[in-house]
Amino acid sequence: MSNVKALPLLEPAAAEPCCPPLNERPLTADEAERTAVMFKALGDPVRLRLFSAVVSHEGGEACVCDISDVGVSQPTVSHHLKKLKEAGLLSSERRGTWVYYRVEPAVLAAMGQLLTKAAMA
Amino acid sequence: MSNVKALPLLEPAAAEPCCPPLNERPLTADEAERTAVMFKALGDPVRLRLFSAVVSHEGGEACVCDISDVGVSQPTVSHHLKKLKEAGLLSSERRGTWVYYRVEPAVLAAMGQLLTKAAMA
DNA sequence: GTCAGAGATCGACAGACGTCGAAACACAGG
DNA sequence: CCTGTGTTTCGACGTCTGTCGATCTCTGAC
Repeated sequence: MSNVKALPLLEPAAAEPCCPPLNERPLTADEAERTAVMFKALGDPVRLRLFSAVVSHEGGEACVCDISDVGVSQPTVSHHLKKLKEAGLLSSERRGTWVYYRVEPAVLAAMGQLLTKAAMA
Repeated sequence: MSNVKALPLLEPAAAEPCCPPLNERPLTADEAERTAVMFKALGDPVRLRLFSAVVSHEGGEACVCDISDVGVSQPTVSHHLKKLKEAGLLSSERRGTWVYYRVEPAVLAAMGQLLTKAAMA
């Protein structure tokens, strides 16, 4: 019945803009710590390819089986997807046999504006 | 001049179009390799603070002496600034005794649009 | 129940990374 | 010249990270 564990993996409010634009003021240590996690998640070529594969896929979501052709082993793919999920960039959902990963547009937009606004200095 | 945008500064994006928006298609291994370098540069809290300090500083540039209060030793600051420079995010110039680091707005804008456009999927 | 396939987790390993102190380098001033 | 200050480079150290094969869990089909 209640086989659902209350795992605090992803807060729905995690989509909030973590930090002010980079040009507004120097980030505090705490802000930098949080923001760096997201950038670091995209700072690996394999993760970037996986992320791009999900984002560019139909409907902004993709089955693992559709995107695991990035030149590394299956456990490594799973490991990287987990990292992207922990960074709040992706969410996952099991539908039958397959697991689908979906992009979090709000987080993506927040990261983008962090940079875009700073470029308008 | 019937341009609706008041800031045509960022429009010539031909500066460093490393890669297509993340949602256009899955990145190739080579594209991902290049792009990951930039994201990885921002994937460290200390570098993020240094970068934010430069970007938010007067005129988008700052002397090392103005931004080296981030809780690590001075050689470490220099090391991180070098990394940001190698990633193409900052450029440096020596003026007399001091060395000034300046942001590269085009690269910053390119990274931002990489994410922002992908968020509009 | 049994089986097969899709993913996740585990354990281990090499290489990359952040950090520091010491030393070298560059420049201004005396 | 020499001295002091700002910045970079060097060497070394411990930690983090990406990678793999083996194994485990979950689901659907028989």
